[in-house]
Amino acid sequence: MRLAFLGTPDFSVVSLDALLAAGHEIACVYSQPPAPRGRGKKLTPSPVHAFAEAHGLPVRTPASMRAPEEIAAFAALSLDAAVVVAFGQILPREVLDAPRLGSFNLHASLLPRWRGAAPIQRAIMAGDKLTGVAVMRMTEGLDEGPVLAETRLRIDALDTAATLSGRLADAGAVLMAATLPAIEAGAATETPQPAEGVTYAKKIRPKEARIDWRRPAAEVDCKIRGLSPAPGAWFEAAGDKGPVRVKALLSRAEEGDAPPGTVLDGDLLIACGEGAVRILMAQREGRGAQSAADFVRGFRLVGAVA
RNA sequence: CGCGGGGUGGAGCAGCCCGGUAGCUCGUCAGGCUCAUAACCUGAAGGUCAUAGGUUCAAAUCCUAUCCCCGCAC
Repeated sequence: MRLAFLGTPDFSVVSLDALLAAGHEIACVYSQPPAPRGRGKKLTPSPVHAFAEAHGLPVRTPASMRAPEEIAAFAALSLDAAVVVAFGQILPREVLDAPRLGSFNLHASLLPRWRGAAPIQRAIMAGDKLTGVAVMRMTEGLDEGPVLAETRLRIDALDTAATLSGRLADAGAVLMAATLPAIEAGAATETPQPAEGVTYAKKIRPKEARIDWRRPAAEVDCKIRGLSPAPGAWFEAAGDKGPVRVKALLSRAEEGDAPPGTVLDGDLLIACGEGAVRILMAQREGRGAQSAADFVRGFRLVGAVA
């Protein structure tokens, strides 16, 4: 099929790669414009942008798909369909309807649960045991379109946003690649999303990444894993030269009964409002991520943390 | 030139301010103890202290440049 691919982060790259492998013609790749990112505020192209260039695909990075000239350029591609995977922009109706068969989105949740920006993180943070990916026909509302196909995946007790995202990206790419032929053949069934069970996955803000040890262990554990590795749930510990910011990247809820923040043993077991959380992977400022064993070898956690 | 932290035997760190022949925890190897052990004891191997210059009688430590890693901000 002749397609346009719209996506931005690493999650999207997997799908684009699968579409290429499936032999589709990618008329144009759209991604968010390069922005000053990271240390040194260097202008950095998005993962999809970089991948597309590396594969010699035409790339467009408009600041807004609402611009009349962009809509016109998009329409001029005479596409069979548009595939949207975590693009990061709301698309106007003129764009959605431009391709012959319409526009289709890969979303990382079991709709209508977790519509919106951060479905993977929110699902873990909420303690969900089941999630998935869905291909839906795009409509003007936020992730409200009818679902054509879905793959369910279990969320493991030790899953983080990174590990789960990886599996969802793989499953999603397979699902999208498998669904497109059905769409082209007119054999795909579009099921409207149920009105019940709608939740929204609000974008993750760095401000919410600090750990509140007064919360129950299960909740703290889910937050740690849902925010790992970025932005990373963190807390403060006393260091030689003042408080040190420590990120918890992987954890497990355990038993424990002590004032919140109390360090219960030499292996990163911290008391919560209810129960305790054992940190299995941690990272302090200026250092890389390390296992609890390595972390403890070079940094002593005693007394209590905040 | 956004702010800041770090690169030291296989791993994780200390030492750097106040230059003077490298230390800790762990791992590895050998031996011992033990019914036994990821426990304990003894011993050993293993490091051009990121790289390149400079200062000095002497540099992991001071100065300059470069490379790489990371936190914040964005």
